[in-house]
Amino acid sequence: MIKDLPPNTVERLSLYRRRLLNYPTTTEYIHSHQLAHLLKINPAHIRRDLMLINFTGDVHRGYNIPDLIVRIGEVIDSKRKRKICFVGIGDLGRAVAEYFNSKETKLEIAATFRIEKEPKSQFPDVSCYNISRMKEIIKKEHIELCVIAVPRSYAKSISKTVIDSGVRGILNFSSVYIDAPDDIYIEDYDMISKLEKMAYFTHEDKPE
Amino acid sequence: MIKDLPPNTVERLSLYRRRLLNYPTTTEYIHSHQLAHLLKINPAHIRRDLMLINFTGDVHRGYNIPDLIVRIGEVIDSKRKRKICFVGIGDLGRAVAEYFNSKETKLEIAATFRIEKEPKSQFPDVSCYNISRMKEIIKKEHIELCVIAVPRSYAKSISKTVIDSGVRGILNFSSVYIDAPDDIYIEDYDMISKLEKMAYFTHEDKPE
DNA sequence: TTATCTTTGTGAAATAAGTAACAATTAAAT
DNA sequence: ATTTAATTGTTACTTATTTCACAAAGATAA
Repeated sequence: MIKDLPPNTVERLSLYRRRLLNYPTTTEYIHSHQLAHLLKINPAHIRRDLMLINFTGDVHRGYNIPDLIVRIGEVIDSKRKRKICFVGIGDLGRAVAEYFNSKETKLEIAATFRIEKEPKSQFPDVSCYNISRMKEIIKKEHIELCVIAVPRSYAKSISKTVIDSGVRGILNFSSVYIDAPDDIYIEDYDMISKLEKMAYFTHEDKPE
Repeated sequence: MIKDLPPNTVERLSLYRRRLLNYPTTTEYIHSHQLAHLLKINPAHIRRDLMLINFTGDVHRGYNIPDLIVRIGEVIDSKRKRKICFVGIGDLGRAVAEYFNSKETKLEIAATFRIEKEPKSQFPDVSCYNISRMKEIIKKEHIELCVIAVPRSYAKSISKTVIDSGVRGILNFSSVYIDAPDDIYIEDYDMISKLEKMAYFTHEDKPE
C-alpha cells in the first residue's frame, strides 16, 4: 500500500495490470506509448502514474512487465484477501469472474445472491443463495464489498441489508439512491445515462 | 438537441431526468438542493448544468419538474428513436430494461444476443438471437448502439462484427481492447478495476 | 568517436470539472 | 409597508486531471 493516490490513478493502475497480465509472455518490457495505446490514453499519463508509485523504467527498453505487475500489487492491493458478493448479477458477473481465479488478485467472490427462491450457482466454486440469507452469509463470511444489480423495486431494501450486515463498499448498478453513512464507499453506475450520453454523442442531427 | 455540452453534463442531465421521473407526482417543483441530494452532488452543479441548457427556475418554488423533464429531452434526445442491442447481458439488462418502456426515452431495445445455441428471450417484447445472427439482425433492424458483456474470449470478434454491421457506439463491459475507427463511440467500463479501486479506498491498512 | 535517435522522468502549461459566494429577486412574515 | 428568509443565476475561484515539451540518458549506427 502506498499513500493517497488519486482515485483515477488507482483505477488506471488496476487497468494497467490487467492489460499486462494479458500481454504476450514472450515480451518482457513495454513502452509507455504501447501501454497507452491499449488503454486509449496519453503516454505521458502512464509515465506520470508510474512516477507516482516510484516505478522507474529503462530509457531504452521501457518498463519491465513482471516487475511492474508486482509493484502495482504492492501499491493498490491490501495484504489480506477481500471478499466480494454479487447480488442479482448473473451474466456480467460471469463475464468478469475468470479474473478472480488468478492469484494476482486479492479479491475473492465469496457468494452470490439472487432473487429467485432457489437459485442455482452460476460459478463453479461459489455458492448462490436467496437474498433472504444475505445478512447471515455476509456476516459469517466477512464479506466487505458488494455489487448490486437488481431491479429498482428491490434495490433499496437490499442496499439497506448489506450495509447493516457490515459491508464497506457497494458498486451500485441499480439506479436508485443509496443512503449510506459517510464511511461506506458507494460507487454508482447508471447504464442508462451512459447509453443516453452515447446516443447524444453519436447522432448527426446535432444543431438545434 | 443543443450545441456541444460537456460529456459529464449530458450524463448528469440524463440522471436528473431519471430521478425526476421517479419523483412523487404530487410535487410539481424541486429545488436545486433537493435534486442535488438525490445525486450526491453539489447544488451549484445542478444550477450550472441547467444554466447551460437555458432552463430557468422560480426563485421561490424552484424548478418545474414536468417542464424540466421536457427540456432535458429537447436537449439530449435525438428526434428519432435509436435502437440498442444487448450482447450477452442478461441480468443487468433486465435490471435496467423497465426504463426502456417509458415513452420518455428515445432508446429502444431492439434485440438481444446470447452465446447459447438456442437462447430464450429475457424480455417480454424483445427477441433474443444466437450471436451468429448479429450482423443480419443489426443491419435489418438498423441498430445503432450496442452493449457488450461477454467473456474475454468472445469479445474481440463480437466487437468486430458489430462494428462491421454499422453500429455507431459500443458500451463495452468486457475488459478487452476494442480497436475501432474514430467515428465509433466506445465507452469502456471495467468492473474489476472499479472493484479494485473500491478495495483500495475501503481498507484500513493504508500506510506503507 | 561522434552523431543520431528514442524514450524516460518531470516541471510547467493547459484544460476540465467542481465549488463557493453573492447580488438580485420575491414570497411570506411581521 | 418593511423586514426577513430562501433560492436562483452567475461570476470568480479552486481543485483535479490531463497534456505538452524538453532535458537527461544511453543504445545504436555511422
